[in-house]
Amino acid sequence: MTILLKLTALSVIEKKLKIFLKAGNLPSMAIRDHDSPDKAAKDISRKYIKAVAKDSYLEQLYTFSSPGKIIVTYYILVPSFSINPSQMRYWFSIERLNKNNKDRQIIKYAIQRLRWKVEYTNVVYSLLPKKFTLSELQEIYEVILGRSLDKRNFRKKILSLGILKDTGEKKTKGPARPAEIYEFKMRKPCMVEVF
Amino acid sequence: MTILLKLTALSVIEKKLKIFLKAGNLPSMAIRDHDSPDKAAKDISRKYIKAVAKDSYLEQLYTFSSPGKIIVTYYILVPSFSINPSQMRYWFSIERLNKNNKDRQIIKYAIQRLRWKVEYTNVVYSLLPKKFTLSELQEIYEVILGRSLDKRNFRKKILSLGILKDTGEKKTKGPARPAEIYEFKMRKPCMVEVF
DNA sequence: GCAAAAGTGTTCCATCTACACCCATGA
DNA sequence: TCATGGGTGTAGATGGAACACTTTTGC
Repeated sequence: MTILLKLTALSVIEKKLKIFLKAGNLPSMAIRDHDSPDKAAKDISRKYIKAVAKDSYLEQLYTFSSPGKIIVTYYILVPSFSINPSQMRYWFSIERLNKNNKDRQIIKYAIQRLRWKVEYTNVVYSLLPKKFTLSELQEIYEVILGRSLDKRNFRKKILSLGILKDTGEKKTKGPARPAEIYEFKMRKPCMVEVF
Repeated sequence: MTILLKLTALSVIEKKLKIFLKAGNLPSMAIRDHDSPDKAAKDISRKYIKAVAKDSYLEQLYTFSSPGKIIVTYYILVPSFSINPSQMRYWFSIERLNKNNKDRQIIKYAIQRLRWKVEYTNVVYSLLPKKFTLSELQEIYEVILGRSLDKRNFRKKILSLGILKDTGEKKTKGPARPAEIYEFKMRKPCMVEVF
């Protein structure tokens, strides 16, 4: 029986949720006798994605099977700033996903899991640089959840959770009022009810 | 690489959450080349638990690994009425679980998953007979969640979800007012926000 | 001074919580 | 008639949703 590992890498790039595909396929590799799925998942991230920030969030998804084969799937969240420009062509918006892509089921499952996760944990930290503005954070949520959020309610909610720290710095981009810069108090997964 | 399947069978018996263990271990079997984990999980349920009601709820939990071995885990929810009395001695209250049980991690994970599941799906149907009273249903929730619930709030909530059907029948047990008998409209898993 | 994004409060509504008594029956 | 479990309603608190204007900057 062969054991295959498939990895769904997810990122939010230019206001789109994107996945990493090569020739339409998720990166995959056989798990060898002396390896664990966790280790294989890390290896494959390093080898294919080439953008594994220290605190990328990696999680097992589900174990599928097809005749004579077991497919253990993982997903990883990659912050867009860490993606090497030369790799950018492998990232595809999920809206353009081919209807009969073989890995479609896995990808859909990964996206669903991500939606769950951002609603009750702080894992979005792994899609952002260390420092960011509230608008940038809100954008990530909007892209993942696929709907727009009210700015005031969002800020009230996210600040009341006490998971962010105001750095005191400001980011000024273009002709507009500079934004406060925040960072996560913890860049480790923990449970928080966001929505 | 050997692929092992382990099954955590859960049931609510006499107001306790119990698991099925033989000699302190979860039932397990090797998955053979031509089998899928799903099929192996069903086989093992049939073989060991001997109480697989038609609509037992079976779900994959997680895939663990130890050197040279992959362990795919499932859990199944078994209604206590369907358990053969001769098998009852294999069911152990989770409170009595040995601190250094090898399968402890898997079991804890299964229980955690069950708690999540009952809060946002209707899967409790698989722990009850087809027909039941609201008090019986409430008891199941209390045991799983590990806290007592207010009777009035519980009834209001559960009835407002519209997932139950009043059969019009009554169950009279002992010297007390007979209780209305309900059944689930659907005995298929579906999402409902219970708590 | 104007275009652009940041920041800020209040009202309304729905839902959760806490809580105590009467009802129907069997013995 | 009494013991047992079944059934019911309300008031207060809490949290989410809707909603518009002022502020700070670059040009």
